[in-house]
Amino acid sequence: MSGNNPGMEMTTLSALSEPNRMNIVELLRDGPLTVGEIAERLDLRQPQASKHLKVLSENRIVEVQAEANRRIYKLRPEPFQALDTWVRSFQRVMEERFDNLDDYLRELQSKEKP
Amino acid sequence: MSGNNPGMEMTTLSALSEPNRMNIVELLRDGPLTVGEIAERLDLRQPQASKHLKVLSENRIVEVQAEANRRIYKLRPEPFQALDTWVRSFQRVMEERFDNLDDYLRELQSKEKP
DNA sequence: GGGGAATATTCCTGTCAAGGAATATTCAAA
DNA sequence: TTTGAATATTCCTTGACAGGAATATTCCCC
Repeated sequence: MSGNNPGMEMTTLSALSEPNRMNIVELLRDGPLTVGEIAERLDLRQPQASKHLKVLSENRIVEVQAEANRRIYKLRPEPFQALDTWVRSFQRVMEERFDNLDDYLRELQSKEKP
Repeated sequence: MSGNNPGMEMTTLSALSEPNRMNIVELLRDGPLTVGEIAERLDLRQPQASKHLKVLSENRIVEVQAEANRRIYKLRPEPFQALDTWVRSFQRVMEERFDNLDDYLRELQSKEKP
């Protein structure tokens, strides 16, 4: 495929598309938190919080640091950098430079009668 | 929630997280295409292509222009701009400025014995 | 108006992922 | 070593969603 950015994992978007996980990410942007704090602030049951954090971990969106009983989760920068790179590769689209349909329509016409 | 960017729809990520739809987006970055062309290039059956395009339309990621029999699909810039804005709001995270866990750990300690 | 091309829609089925509840694990402290 | 707190894991059920096949719709052209 044409625009496959290195580092931009397809599953990153999938992981982020779940509302609770997105909320976790939004919450963690202000700094690391434990599972209990995340569950409490987002009104999640602890097992669901752990499960969502597991998905985020597997996608390397967060990382864990064990501290005795607790696990402290924090965001990893790489997926965001990769996503940023990917989105920026659509700059031409975002600037709406290529939306002259007319050329394309003319091309269609020419194929009409071969 | 804290970082709710205006314009960044939660369902945008969900729509993009489906591999075939992501492929469609990658394909359309080089310019508008008809349903038939999309289906052919991505080796999809026409109905599936139409269905995926419908999802992308509903999420305003693409827009349609009817031309006689055919429907020409093209990317819309807004979702990408919104996504760009959202990702950039994680710049602090991407720069890894705030990952001093030590402060947080000390704070945890102080709560230990109230 | 009939036929064929391009596209959309419907119905069905299987798969997968999220939530609930219960349980297992790990650790510190007494 | 037992207790309790914090977290992870398992099992089950249910709902959403993607693909397949068939059909409906819309349009142009003869």
